Amino acid sequence: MTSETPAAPARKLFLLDAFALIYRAHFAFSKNPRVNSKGLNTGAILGFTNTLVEVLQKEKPTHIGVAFDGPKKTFRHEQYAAYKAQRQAMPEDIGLAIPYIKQIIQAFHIPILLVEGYEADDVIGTLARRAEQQGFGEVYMMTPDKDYCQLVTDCVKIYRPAFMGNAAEILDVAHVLQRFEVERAEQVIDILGLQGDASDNIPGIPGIGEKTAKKLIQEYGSVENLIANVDQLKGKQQQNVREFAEQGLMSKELATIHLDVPIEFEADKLVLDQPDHEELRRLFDELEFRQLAARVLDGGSPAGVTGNVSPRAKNEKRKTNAGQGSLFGTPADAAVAIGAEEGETGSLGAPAGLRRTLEDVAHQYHLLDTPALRAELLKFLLLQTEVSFDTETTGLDTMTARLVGLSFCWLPGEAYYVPVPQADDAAAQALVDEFRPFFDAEHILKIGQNIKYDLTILKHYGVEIRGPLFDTMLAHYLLEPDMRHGMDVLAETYLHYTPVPITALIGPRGKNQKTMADLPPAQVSDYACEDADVTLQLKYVFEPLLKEVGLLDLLNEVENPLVPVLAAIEYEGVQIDSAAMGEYSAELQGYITELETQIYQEAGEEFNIGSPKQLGEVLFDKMDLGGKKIKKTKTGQYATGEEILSQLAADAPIAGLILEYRQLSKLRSTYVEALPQLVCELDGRVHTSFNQAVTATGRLSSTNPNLQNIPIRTEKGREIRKAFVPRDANHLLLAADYSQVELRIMADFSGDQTMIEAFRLGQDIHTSTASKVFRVPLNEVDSEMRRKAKTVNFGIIYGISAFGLAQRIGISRKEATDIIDTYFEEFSSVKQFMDDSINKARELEYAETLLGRRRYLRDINSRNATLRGYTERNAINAPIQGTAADIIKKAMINIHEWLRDEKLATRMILQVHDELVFDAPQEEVAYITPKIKELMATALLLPHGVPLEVEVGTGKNWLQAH
DNA sequence: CGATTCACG
DNA sequence: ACGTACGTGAATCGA
Repeated sequence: MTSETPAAPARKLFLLDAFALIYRAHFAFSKNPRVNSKGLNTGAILGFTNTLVEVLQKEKPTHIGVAFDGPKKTFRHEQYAAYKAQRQAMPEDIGLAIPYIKQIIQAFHIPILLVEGYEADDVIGTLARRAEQQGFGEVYMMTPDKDYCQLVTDCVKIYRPAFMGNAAEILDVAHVLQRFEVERAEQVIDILGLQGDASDNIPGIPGIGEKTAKKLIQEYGSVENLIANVDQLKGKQQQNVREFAEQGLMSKELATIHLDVPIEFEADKLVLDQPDHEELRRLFDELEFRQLAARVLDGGSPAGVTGNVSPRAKNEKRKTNAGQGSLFGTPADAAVAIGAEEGETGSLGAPAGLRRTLEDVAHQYHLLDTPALRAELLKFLLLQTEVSFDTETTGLDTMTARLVGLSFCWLPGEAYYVPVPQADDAAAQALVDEFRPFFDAEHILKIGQNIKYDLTILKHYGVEIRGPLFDTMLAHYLLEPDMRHGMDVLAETYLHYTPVPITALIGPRGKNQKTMADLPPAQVSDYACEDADVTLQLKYVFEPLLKEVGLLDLLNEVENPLVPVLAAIEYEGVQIDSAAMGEYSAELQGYITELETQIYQEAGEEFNIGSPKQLGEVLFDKMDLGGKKIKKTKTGQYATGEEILSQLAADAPIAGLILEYRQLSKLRSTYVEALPQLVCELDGRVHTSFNQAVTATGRLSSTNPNLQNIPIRTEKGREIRKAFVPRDANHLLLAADYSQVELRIMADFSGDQTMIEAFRLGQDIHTSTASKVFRVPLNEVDSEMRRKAKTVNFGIIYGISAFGLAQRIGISRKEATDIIDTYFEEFSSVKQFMDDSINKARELEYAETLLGRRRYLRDINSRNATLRGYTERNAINAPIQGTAADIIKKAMINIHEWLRDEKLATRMILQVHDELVFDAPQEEVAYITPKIKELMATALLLPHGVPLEVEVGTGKNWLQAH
């Protein structure tokens, strides 16, 4: 009975401004466009639909309608030709999105409102006013557009949908009056009329901006009254208002939302209905909105948010929660604070320049500093299947850093920090031991950003993490290999969130640098929790992206499993014979001093030989060497590189001396002097860092020190390898090299039968190439021919040019051209392969390896010939170099696991692109040698079956092992 | 901090 | 007509 009286059910009407919401959603995704597998940009559709779903779920309206701008020009255009004139044409992506959006709205059984000749705001304004008159107590105009402020009344309010970290916002009369500093909402029109609106091309009055408009309207109440009292104004302002009075009035008129649109308000038609589930599912399938479908249609919570918690875990959590009302297990829907899962509130809207931070995002970060709380946390951790964690330490050097605390996160927006109770290593050890069940748990996926660091820290406390890993840094490396992968920029780009910079805690680099240990745990907690939280959310963003482009397997089967292998290699370190280095340093210094004297003598003066500038002046100005062959660098200095000096050396002895001086100085400063300084005090070994996310091709790189460029090509350089030794007299170094991997890969990819045959027969490939290129029988190939052929072979892999080849083997360009032509005649499939590689890259704008690793080549279609040429060479080289990297990475994983499973004492200690070095007990050498060979040769099988060969050597030092 | 040079694959 | 082989990292000089 009561339900039939109009006042009883609380009627709640939502009117959505479609275009305003669509535009906002579209531009929110413009930085990381979302594209489905058919190439449709779905950002606007997803954003809009998310907003719609959110309002349905959270606000539960009883009535709803979506307004679009009507067709044909509006009265505003007739009134003012420039209206919205400079606004750009609708982006094509939005045009394509609109039919889908309309279908989705229809599938929700929500009426679409549009009136010819009127814009959506007029329609919404008119309907809102009439709804109010018909007794609706709550009417919400859903829009991000501030023009609507003029319409706000006690019943009619603006609903600004949730916007990144900012929750949905309701603007009522009080808000509007405060924001525009006016007495009545209608005066918003006067403000807008005076200050104009650049985006709608409403001119306003020149010289009047936001501040002045507010002041003038406070004083005069309206544009009309201001004009009537223009005498009271002063100077330039008076002149402007006088001169542009008409423009001001017109602007006010343009800004006015018209409430007389010819449209009936029929409440019945706006009643919220059940959606057409089948139709929605069809649309979501086509658009590939998997998570949205799960959330809307399957009644599930967002998969990414709670999907990682097993049902049992959830029940457990709830029970415990109810029982003690504790910290753990906030209901998932309250935890969507900064989630960016498929257009979660977080990623919905983030116009450039608007960024969320810790301060304006809802989150629950907890500091757990009692044994009881830690025990409770551990209990919950063990119920999860995916947890992100982070270690806080006293520094970045893994060998010396000490643990300060651990943070964990398994629900977005909710994280826990456990500090080491006292600043001593025993306390840290005890804490790690307490959480050992978590690190040992095979069933938990451990997520981290640069997780190798955390693994290494934990190794120092005796923990070998088990179970699968997911590194967000590596995930992004696969998505965008040539970008940076730091957590802060990833959070900015993918979550529209700005993490607290570490410098805010420990200050800028330099002396007096604090560490995490110097700060109260409460302060570290937020930072640490944020890291774990952001990392978890990045994982949720990256995983579907990787899946879309087919890179998830590469991540899960190569990059992530390689992490513990690299951690082990780095942790193990390499034994360096510092004494031998010391002796050699002195020896080199002797040569260097001698060379210096001779050089000064030749030059007739003393100067800094290490300064290319001074050297150039001495050689080319004072000594007048070089003749016309003088080259300059791009900065206008004389070029004094190896190539130049070698040419000079024929008739100027000083050039040869300088080359030798340079070589020896390099050896001494970069290796002989530097390496012993990097020996770790704790174990007397050198620990390099292998970077897994720097190269564009998929190779590793090595820093601090770089152990991938230890000399070998010259006699004096090679000597340095004698100082790389096994751990003790009972061990040997074992070096295993792939022989000509890259050439084999190219032979296989091209399917060139001539070259494949040579490899199958186990021929020396350079001799074989020489025989073809110089058209002589194999046994007549001399060493000079072989040398040239070797250069050609390398050149091919790099994307050869006649000029480059001529330069390198010291022949004329004509001769080089002939050699290349003959090469392509003999190996015609190789030529085909090179052309195909370029064409494929032109099409895709990326090149890919055997395992699908991508290198984007966005300049491949450039009109700049130089740039294009460079990119074309990359199109040839990247798949080859990258596949070689894929292969050795797989081999490393397999060997590491085999050594571990066999409980062998042999340790992998280095990787140098096509070589692995092991420190092996002498008695294991015979057993491991064939197995290592086999595991390397079969790590990946090439499509055409070209075999991989591995050469193994052992010795008392790295030089002997070759 | 960029440019130059040179060590490696 | 133009510039010229792929991928790295470290030391050094000098603005």
